[in-house]
Amino acid sequence: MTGRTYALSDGNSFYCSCERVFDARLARVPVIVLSNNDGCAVARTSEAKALGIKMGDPWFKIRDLCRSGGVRAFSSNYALYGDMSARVNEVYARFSPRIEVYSIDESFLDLTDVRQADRMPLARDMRATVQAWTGIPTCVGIGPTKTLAKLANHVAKKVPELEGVCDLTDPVQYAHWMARIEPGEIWGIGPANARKLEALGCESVADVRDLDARVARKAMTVVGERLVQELRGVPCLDLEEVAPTRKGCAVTRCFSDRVEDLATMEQAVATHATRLGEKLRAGGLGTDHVTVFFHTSEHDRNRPQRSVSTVVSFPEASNDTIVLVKAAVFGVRKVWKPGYRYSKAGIVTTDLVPLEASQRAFPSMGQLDRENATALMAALDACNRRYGRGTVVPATAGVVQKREWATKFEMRSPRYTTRFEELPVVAA
DNA sequence: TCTGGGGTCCTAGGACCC
DNA sequence: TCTGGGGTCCTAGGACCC
Repeated sequence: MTGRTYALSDGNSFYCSCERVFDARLARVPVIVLSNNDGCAVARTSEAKALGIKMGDPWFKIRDLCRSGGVRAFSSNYALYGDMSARVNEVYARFSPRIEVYSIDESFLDLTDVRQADRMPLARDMRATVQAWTGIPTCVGIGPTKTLAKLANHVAKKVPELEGVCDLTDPVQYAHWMARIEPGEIWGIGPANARKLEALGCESVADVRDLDARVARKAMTVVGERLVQELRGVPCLDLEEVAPTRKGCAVTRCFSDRVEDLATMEQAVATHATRLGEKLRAGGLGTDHVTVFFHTSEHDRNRPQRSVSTVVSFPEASNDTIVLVKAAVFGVRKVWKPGYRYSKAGIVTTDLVPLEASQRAFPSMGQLDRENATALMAALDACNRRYGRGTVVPATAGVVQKREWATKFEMRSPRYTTRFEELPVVAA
């Protein structure tokens, strides 16, 4: 196996940085971005972290602290972050022909063909270019495996003197940092495995690397064995330039207010089914069964609890919103029981198949009108792309009722880059 | 008392990721 | 009053088969 080199580049406090790009007043003040329903903090700038705000802190618990600390809090603006992510990746593409977009703010780059001496300059140039062209600050980690590139990225973020870049293909850097990072920071080591490694006497990443492969396997299955190899510089994980076809798809949401009546529950799940249809069609995928679920909240102490789910099957695979909405309503009615304060509902699919190649049902066995449905859905998607999501929906998804249950985004910034009516205005 | 040997498939649950 | 959403992979164990 010839040596490989990977880089992992990620945006610093990515969602917060996106907000800062469009509002210069946010430059040096603490900023956080909240999850759906303004539930909890999911992104924090270094200033916000310094105030003691933790990942996942519920908004109602930190609201006072944010007021007194001058923290600017934003609802999630996924349209903005997704668009900014695409722009950042376009810049990355100028620095490597092989890229894996790993998440909304992280990408792996193949730097195998870049000479050792040129890697750090390339990484610095890339950082500067992304900053200049998109306004997003990044950090870059380089290593002979993806796991080591991730680790290098972690070092680049934590050690200010490195100025956002770290190269673990450099033997001196490798020896230095492997002995100084705790096992819990390794990509793939969560709280449970961190405890197991501690029990095995591992105090640093170097200790994990030097674990006997069989011991690692016994403690953490094949995942652990692979991880030890990756830490030694033996690649077990390849770059995934083409995202593998997804296997499942879900649309689930907490309600902003508790739901206690059937009509509202039907409307909510039908709305989720509508969104599910869009996601499936975007990937050319279909399914012949969906799971509908809803449940109460554990936070509602002293209230009766209930959690139900039911599977609804079709004669053949589909991604037709009409079919999905009917299934959603059917499922809700089937397991509905009044007298509870429901907090969350959703529709989930597994076993997705490429619709084009999927098995048809016999005409006499309830075959769906796929041809007409495809044309109708294409028109629906085109309308909603052009005029905004939810412009055209099936009547069953309910447009008449007030959507009091709908997710709240009360502090959302404008969708600066994806909606004409929300373009930033510059006074000169 | 004793109570095969293998195989596959499916599901639930745990663990991890961002 | 108020606690996110959406994925993947792996294993154990049960059902079932010959």
